Amino acid sequence: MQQARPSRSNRERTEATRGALVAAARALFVEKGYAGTSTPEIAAAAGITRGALYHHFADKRDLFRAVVEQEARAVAREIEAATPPGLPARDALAAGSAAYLDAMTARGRTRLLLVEGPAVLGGAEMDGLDEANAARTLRAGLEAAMPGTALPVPALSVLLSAAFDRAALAIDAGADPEEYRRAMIAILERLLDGAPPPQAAGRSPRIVTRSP
Amino acid sequence: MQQARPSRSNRERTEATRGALVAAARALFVEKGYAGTSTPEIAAAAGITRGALYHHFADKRDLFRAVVEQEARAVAREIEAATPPGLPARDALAAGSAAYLDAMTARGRTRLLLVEGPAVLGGAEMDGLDEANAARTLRAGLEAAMPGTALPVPALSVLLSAAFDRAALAIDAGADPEEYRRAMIAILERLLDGAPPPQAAGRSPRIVTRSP
DNA sequence: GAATTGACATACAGTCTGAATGTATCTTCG
DNA sequence: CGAAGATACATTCAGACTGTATGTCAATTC
Repeated sequence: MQQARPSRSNRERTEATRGALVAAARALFVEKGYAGTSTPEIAAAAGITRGALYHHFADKRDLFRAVVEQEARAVAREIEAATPPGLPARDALAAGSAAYLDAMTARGRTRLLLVEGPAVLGGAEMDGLDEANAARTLRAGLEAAMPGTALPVPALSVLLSAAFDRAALAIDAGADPEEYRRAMIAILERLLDGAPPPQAAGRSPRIVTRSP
Repeated sequence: MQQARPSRSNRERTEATRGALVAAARALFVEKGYAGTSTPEIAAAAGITRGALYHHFADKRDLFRAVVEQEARAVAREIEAATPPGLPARDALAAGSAAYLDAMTARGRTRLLLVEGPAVLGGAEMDGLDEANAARTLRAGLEAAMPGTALPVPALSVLLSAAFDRAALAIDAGADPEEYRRAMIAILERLLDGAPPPQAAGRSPRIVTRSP
């Protein structure tokens, strides 16, 4: 136990206050969403006043961003821990995929990163955040696993990432994790394996879009 | 032109007022988001008072739901128009895919249906709305195109749907539509074509997740 | 045509956000 | 070491917004 007023340094005070704010805000944002959470509520839960909140963060949105950033970093750390450098491309993709879905089972993470985040911070800001963390890993893995493909790997990476996100959401909502893992693996695996198929006669026509 | 007060029936009044409200709200929600749009603003844009708004809708969220429902119905209509019954499964999937991406290029549609919708109404409500419209079509197409597969088709359908959504968002954000169409087609096509690959020796190991 | 319902408009109470201002504690530097 | 300034807060305030309550007038019903 500490004394009632241990005469902390400014550095310590800031760290403690910011930490308490981010933790309290995280819990409330998860429970009631961004709009449903008020700053008086957050301050009370953190044991401080709104003044302190607005001293450390420009506004409510800025505090939310801090929560989301912390969450994104945690996910990136778990993925990196599961994919040590030097792993073969396929193995890295497999391990990274599993690690991502595991990481997203942390309470409230899907809501923060996949639902409220894009709506509050906007797609662009979330993309930047994601790019610096999880998305980069996936694209690098795909590029390594699909050398010389004619397909647009960056676009593929974005689309697969969205599918991963949706799998995480479904699992979080109570769906059978194994089912979604299998489905996700099937999509990824068949994409990697699928050489441009031969033009065999009598086969169903390829899928073609009409031009825009 | 109509007279200044054409003595409309109640039915007509309601229809006109609700229509004006939904239209004005749609434009503002698209431009400034749900939270950034106030009900005084919406009422002013619709040329009525807030009293009328709260007479026709339970609250701001209820009005938003009406906007989103209208939007989802429009997308479903476009897809249905592009996939007449009797079309072979693959062709129906191809046409439906193209129609979906085309439909989602309507101004603001991605923001309403894919960003604000899930955050404001919640995933469950949006899923219900989607299920009654676009999602149903995709799953039916997949089931018809993958008869007898061991894969969980409903889960696959959900994941592919998420990838489609992300493609629509990317295109809306200015990405090259052709690139994302090609990527999306590649994922779908290879999934449909990919028979369970043979256990050929010397091949890279299949992707396997660790159990949860 | 009297009564009732429906479609609004207006007024109001409570809450929230962000800014402005005040105060105490820590840090720096002569 | 002590003054001066910076930092970390707390308190107060103004403006805005949401949803509700109440009032009014036209349309429908009987």
